[in-house]
Amino acid sequence: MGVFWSRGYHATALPDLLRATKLSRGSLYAAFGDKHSLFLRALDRYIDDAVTRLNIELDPRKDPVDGLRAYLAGYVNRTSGAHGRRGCLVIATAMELAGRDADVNRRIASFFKVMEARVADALSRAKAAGKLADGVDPANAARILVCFVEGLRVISKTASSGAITHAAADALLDRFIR
Amino acid sequence: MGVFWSRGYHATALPDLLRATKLSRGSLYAAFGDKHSLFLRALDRYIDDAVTRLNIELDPRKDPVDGLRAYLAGYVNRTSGAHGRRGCLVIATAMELAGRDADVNRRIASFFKVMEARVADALSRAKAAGKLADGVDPANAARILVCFVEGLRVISKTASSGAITHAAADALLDRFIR
DNA sequence: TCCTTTAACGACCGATCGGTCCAGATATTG
DNA sequence: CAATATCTGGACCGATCGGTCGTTAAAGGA
Repeated sequence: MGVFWSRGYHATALPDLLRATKLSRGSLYAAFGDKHSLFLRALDRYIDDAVTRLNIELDPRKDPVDGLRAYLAGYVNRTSGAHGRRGCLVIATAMELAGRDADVNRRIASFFKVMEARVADALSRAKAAGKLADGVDPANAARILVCFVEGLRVISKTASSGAITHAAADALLDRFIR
Repeated sequence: MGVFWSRGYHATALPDLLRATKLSRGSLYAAFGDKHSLFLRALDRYIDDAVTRLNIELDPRKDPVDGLRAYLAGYVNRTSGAHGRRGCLVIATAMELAGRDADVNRRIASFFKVMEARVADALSRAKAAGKLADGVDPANAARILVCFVEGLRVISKTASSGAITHAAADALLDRFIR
């Protein structure tokens, strides 16, 4: 997974994968089929990790505002410094392959849908608890937050300071909560 | 430019470029050097187009709030339907190459910086005119808006409805203006 | 211990990659 | 019209791509 994450699909050659898996060509093909299947498997694992984290941060049994804070803070940390420059496998794959690969498109569309749904759910619970500012619609706000964090990952591929980003994330959430 | 835009750098092979430029291999290399140089030229043109548009929409002589509205609306339109699925050359390049190509990194970092500066400037002018909501910091809000629009381009690579996106963009700006 | 079965390995395959270069067409000039 | 300069096209190059397959080593059973 790490190799695809760091280099992207097309830029990852078989030798890279062999080095990473410590397998020989034959063994790798026996175990995973072809490069595309192996990539799909890596993508699935990356997405699983992400939704697991999402489910923890935005757990319905926890306070939704705290959850959203943790969600944003997690993204800010993950996009700072070297981690940030590594980028995000989902976004890189979306831009590189989603337009021409139905398997990939399906996975990524579903991931974004899940994330938006989780965030919207947390916002709805916050609204029910009277913690949202007046006139905030959970569905709209969810899309805004998801776009914001994904945009974060993009612009932090090329440096940019982490401090102001953290402030921006705080400022954004503060616009929504009471 | 269009070929790189649609397919990305690695996925674009020489034959694709020959078809697009209606040049032969020899002529193309005589005119542009190598594939990398040609790509840089295409990227520069794409970025020039974008900052030109930015300078029009956020022209200091025009009303800053109207400008920001136009800026957001432009991105929403450009990310809807088929246009959206084509994606954004800057983002795709950032994810694919920025980490390993200094020339590319420089260009993209500078583009994001320019965009954020233009947006921040418009927000500052809006603030000076008393049109910003209380407690809104132009620098933070600018980063939020830039991340939002770039995130938009990412998630709209995999469909997603344009209507709710438009509503989200409106809702976001409404959180900042008075 | 010897035979059978399974799994790992890397040499090898055709295709295609980005890049070079020379032959021939075209335009220009005397 | 002829000679020269310019440019175009595509055959060709080594390298590397993703993928296959025969060989060899290892493991299990009688």
